[in-house]
This record gives sequence, structure tokens and C-alpha cells, in this order.
Amino acid sequence: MKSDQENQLYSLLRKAGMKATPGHLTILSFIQKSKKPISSQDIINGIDRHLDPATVYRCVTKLKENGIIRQIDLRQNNAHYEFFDMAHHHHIICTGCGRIEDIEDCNLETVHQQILGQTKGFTQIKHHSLEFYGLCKKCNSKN
Amino acid sequence: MKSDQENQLYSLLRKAGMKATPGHLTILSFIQKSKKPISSQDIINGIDRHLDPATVYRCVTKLKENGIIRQIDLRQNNAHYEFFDMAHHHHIICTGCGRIEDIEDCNLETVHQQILGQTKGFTQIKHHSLEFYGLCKKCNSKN
DNA sequence: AACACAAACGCAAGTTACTTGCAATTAATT
DNA sequence: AATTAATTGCAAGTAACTTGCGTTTGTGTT
Repeated sequence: MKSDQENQLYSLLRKAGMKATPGHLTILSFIQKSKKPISSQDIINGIDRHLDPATVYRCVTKLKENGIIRQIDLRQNNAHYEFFDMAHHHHIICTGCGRIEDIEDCNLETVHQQILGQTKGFTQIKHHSLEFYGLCKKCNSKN
Repeated sequence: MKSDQENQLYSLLRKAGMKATPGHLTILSFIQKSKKPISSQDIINGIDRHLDPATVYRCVTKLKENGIIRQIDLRQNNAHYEFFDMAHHHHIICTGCGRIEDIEDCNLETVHQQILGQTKGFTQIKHHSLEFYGLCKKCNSKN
């Protein structure tokens, strides 16, 4: 007897042409549950069952290639990921402590066409990444 | 007899409170001359005189801390940097070959205030990073 | 011009974040 | 149930830095 959530992730993987292995399911479920972008190390440390680090890195790469998760650059020393199937949004990151908050409302898609009209070298924009860097209240009051 | 460019970089470093050492001058000059964001490895391989990799990493960090150069995330496997004293702009990166082009016109600064009005956790936005990812003409025609 | 001192440097060793090769296992198709 | 290609764990390897330390060198001061 599988939970609804398990079934949902199962078909998500199969639709993307991936096997529904314990590794894929465990990692994907963990990313989906997370409220913030997480790193591969976070996954390795956070999951219930043991998975070899090499396996985690390989799975994350596959999930990214198949468009199930999305990579986020937080200007930290490793890549972060979040579930792809959520409303398009961006992040604000505290340069003091690394705290992350979501920023909604982004109408940069209209800018894509505008850019393609100007550039000579590019024919296609697939996506963009926009991050804001600042100080959170806690870190701001420390000074 | 020093060149104008050398004098300019010298005073730029001194104003920032940094020593005008061969390492700082060589690296800063190399970054300034470069048309694109470059990595520490690019610097190590590209400079005329020999500098130890550790020295290059340390200098780049210092130059960044002092606001003389700026870090760019290109979703490649290492950090890239560019001279700070150039018009604010963004980049479009080819996901096929890594080719980079500058995107001008950015009026996201107005968005900063808007975001600060909405968020509860942040008090200050220092800067933002916006990168577009797509396919350049060359890579697009390969398929 | 010489002195003092903190900052910068080179070298070697260490660390972090992955990546790769390979044999054993396993999910999905037949 | 058999087949097969993808996945996994383990071990070894690599890329991109980072750190410790003794020596050298800019810079402000005498």
C-alpha cells in the first residue's frame, strides 16, 4: 500500500523516462519536502536510509537533466537544488548567515524576447536565474 | 617610468586599503584587460609572470572583499570574476559551449525597494545577480 | 636612507565537493 | 521467468580551492 505522495513521485519519474528506484524516490521526496533549496550534502546527511554519496550526486544530476529539479546558485561553495514543479520565483540570500527567502512575482519572461531582439549571437533563452543578496534583520542588527 | 594604467590600478588598490604588490597589480590588470568574466584558473594560466595558485586565490578573494572585482556565477564548476568598475550589466550564457555575452539595460534597482517592502526578514539588499541561459547560434544549429 | 611591522608570498599539505571505473544488483520490458 | 540496460556501492581519482608556516616585501615612520 503506497501513499499518494509515493505514487505521484513514481509517475513523475516514469514520465520523465527515469526508473523509480529507491535512490531516485528517496532523494526526490526529500527535495520536495524541503522548504528551501538544498545541496547534495544536505541530502546525504538528511535522508533516512543510507545512500552512497556517489549515488546521490548521480541521481541529482539525472533529476536535473530531466527537468524534475532545478539548480540554484547561492554563491555558496556548492550547488543547491529545488523541486521544479513550483511557481517560478527567485531568492534573496543573506550574505551574513546564508538565510534564504523566496521572492515571488517575476515578469522577466517578457524580457527574454527583448534580449533576443538585441543580441546577435543567441537564438534561444531557456531560463534565467535571479538572486538578490542582502542582510537579514538578525545580521543587520549585529553590527 | 610607469604607464598610466599602472598608476590607475596602483591608486585604486591604495584607495581600497590594499598594498600595491606585484600579485595584486598583475591579477587586477589581467582581469581589467579581459573582456569576459574569468576564473582563478584562467588567471593562473593567463598571466605573464608566475604566481603561486594559493596567492592567486588569496588575491582574488581580497579584491572581491574590497569591492574592486565582482563575482559572477555562470553555473560552471568554478567562480568567475569581472572588474567592478564597469556599467552594471548581466550575462547570457550558452548552455552548450559556455559562450558569454553581456546584457545591458537593467532597471532592477527599483525592484529592490519593492522587495524590501514585501519581505519581513530582510532589511537591506546590496546587489543582485541575473543570468540568462540559452543556446547560441552555433550550438543551436548543431542539432 | 634605514627600521619596524603587518601584509603578502611560495611551498607543501590538507580539505571539500564532486567524478569515474567497475563489478554486483535491480527495475522495467519481453 | 528471462533479458537487459540502468542503478548502486565501494574505492580510487580529480578539480578547486584552503590553510599553516617560514620568508620576503610594501609602507608608514623615524
